[in-house]
Amino acid sequence: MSTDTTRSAILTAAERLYAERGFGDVTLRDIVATAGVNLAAVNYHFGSKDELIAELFVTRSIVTNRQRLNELKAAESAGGGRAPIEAVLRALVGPTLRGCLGPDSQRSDAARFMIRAAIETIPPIRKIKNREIDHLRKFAAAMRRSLPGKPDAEIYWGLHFALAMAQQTVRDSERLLRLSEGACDLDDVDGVIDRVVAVASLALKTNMTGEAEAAERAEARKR
Amino acid sequence: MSTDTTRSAILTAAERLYAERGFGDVTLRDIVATAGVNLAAVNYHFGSKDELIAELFVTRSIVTNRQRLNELKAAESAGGGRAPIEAVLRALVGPTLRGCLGPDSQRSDAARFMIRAAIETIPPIRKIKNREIDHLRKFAAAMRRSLPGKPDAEIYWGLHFALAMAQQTVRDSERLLRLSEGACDLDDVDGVIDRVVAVASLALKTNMTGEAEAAERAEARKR
DNA sequence: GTCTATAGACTGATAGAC
DNA sequence: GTCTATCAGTCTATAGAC
Repeated sequence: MSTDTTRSAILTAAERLYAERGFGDVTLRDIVATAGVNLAAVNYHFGSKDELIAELFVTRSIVTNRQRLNELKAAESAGGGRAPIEAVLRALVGPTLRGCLGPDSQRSDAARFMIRAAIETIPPIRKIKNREIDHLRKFAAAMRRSLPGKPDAEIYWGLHFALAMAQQTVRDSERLLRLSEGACDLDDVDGVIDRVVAVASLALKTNMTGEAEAAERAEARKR
Repeated sequence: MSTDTTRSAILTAAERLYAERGFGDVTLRDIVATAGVNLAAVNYHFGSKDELIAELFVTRSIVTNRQRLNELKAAESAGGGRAPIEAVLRALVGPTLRGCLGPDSQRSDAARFMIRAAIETIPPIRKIKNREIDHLRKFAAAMRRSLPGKPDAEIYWGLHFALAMAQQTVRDSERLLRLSEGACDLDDVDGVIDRVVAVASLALKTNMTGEAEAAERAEARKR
């Protein structure tokens, strides 16, 4: 068995098992048994269990990030270098939600792996997430082009809230389904994307930093 | 050493170590060494490692949930049984954000433990979170009283997004701080609560289910 | 209730033969 | 690159002295 097939077999088996059973319940011995390779091969090819998980996560993240940037570029090109804020936010949250939500995501090991990664955040994955700030900065810049004059803090809060709604919907989809008893349809991925984009862009378009608004909020706080 | 002090010593030591180093890096032997008690005492008092973690999490959750309900009750009493939607949302997200954000939370083991629990979601904690749906139902009911005629799905999405923004701000505060390079002030807890409440109530007050709005969103999707 | 001592199984990681 | 064998660590769980 050549180098590449052993390596690939480990990656494929690991992704499937992590997707099915989560990170805590899968041992290296489970993975090598499924892959039909030797235990020491994991350390030889990846160095450690954490690095194996990191490789899986990085591979999948790159795909999502590229989709995001492609959508952003397409939207900005169509608008002559400036896209409406809705389009920028859609490029940001669309790929993640399409990848992790909807009926199809049940069948893809890659999608279920990324859902697990969103739920059971373990150290090797967290370290990688902390490195994606440069990627997000490109979206902050595009948002600034969409909303010239908007204070930076507002841009960052809007970006943060958009990601928060998207990621928490992936993380806690089960809770929302049970709470709403089916009233919220998570299989309608485009509908979910519309909602997240609508709320985030509504927040960004509304002036929430002016004195009048701050006073109103302070008033509401007292009530 | 009496029963209670041993039990308490284990809880105190466990909370501090989990807060400092996370769940994956702390063994029962670390805990009993810090607590100055015997290894077998953990099994005697808690049954298992997971039940020890569950006890810690439940204890802290009860405090937060009670604060939430107290604030909700106070707001609804002041309004004669119906509170403005802002007040309901504030009661929902305020206790969590006040507990986990701000300069003080750095010094409290309890706060740092809950932040860890929000970040490193492990099975025993996830099981408990799944049981808090009944608690959230009380807020859905209060929101329905605040916004009579609002479709249930809109209520649930609003509740979900409010929690998403609050919880993700706790989870990913470091990312937001680094991304914004200090432009977003997470030490201003009241300001953060204001923002979350403002965005969520804005989304709930705006009609996003009407035909005109759906058409507009469909249009925006094409652009 | 607390402790010592220990069982038995499992984990990730690695040295060294091939 | 692959394998065997093994290390040092972890876990739950328990028997039995005090």
